[in-house]
Amino acid sequence: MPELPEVETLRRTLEAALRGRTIVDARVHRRDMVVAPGDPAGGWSRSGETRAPVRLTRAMMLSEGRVERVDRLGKRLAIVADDGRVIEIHLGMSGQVLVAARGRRLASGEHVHVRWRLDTGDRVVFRDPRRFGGIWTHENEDALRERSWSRVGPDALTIDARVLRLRAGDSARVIKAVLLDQRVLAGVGNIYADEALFGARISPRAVTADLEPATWRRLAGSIRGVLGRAIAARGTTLRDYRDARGEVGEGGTTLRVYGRGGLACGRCGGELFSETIAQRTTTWCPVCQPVSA
DNA sequence: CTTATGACCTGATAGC
DNA sequence: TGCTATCAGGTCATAA
Repeated sequence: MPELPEVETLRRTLEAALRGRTIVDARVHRRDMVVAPGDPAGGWSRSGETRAPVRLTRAMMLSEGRVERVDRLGKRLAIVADDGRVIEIHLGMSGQVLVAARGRRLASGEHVHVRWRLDTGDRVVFRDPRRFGGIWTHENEDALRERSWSRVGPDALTIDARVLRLRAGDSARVIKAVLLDQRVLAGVGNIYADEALFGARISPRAVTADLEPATWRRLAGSIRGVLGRAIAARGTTLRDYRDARGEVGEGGTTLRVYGRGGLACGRCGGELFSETIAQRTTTWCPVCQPVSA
């Protein structure tokens, strides 16, 4: 579910709960939601592989580790221990990381795949009904970079026009597809791609190679603005998204096109269009967002 | 190499 | 009430 603003909100609330705490125990209820170093395939590809996964140790799950900080790149989180061990988390579409204070019940115990216990008695769980998310264990931060973070583009929250244009290159794809490509830019998903294109007055159908320098500047600025405002609203909760405390985000009230197909454009009053582009439902204003601009 | 497509999952909702 | 069809915020392997 989560795009960059939701993951950043989770990062902040999770770091507040974990920093300086020692993990005393970890339990993995679904082994196939965790990828350890040396596992076959080593990613989302959990099907079609016959080799058995390696044995998960307590150390891999950060047992006895003291949490130094929680990092983020795009939609990926990393819980970093002070001895360098890392647990990387991707929420997929429906993932959540929830912290339950000692003695308090979790809002929902269903679909919990991993649980940790802290020295304070607080508990942390990773739950993900749809199981599109996952957890990757890394022996150190170099391994995190090498195996994962070097494979995605720069973080969308601070993207500048020159870098964006360089990485998107002269692609023949439509701009909507390029914004969703995490190797180009890390953190933008379907909601904020549409919102950023509306803000920059660019059609989602515009061919990437055709964009002018001034258009790239508007786009980069719009991406940063849309994501920054969404973080200020503590993320957008359409249905499932919660931060580490179980709180929803209020960003849904600020959406100008996402989910508003058939309604009036807030800028020109015309009707917002909705159609599948790049395999995702896409909403835009054909008047305010011309193909060539 | 680049680009497009189907597949992976569960749950909520709309329509009959 | 209960059934079926459709859709959902992401990413990957595979095919063209």
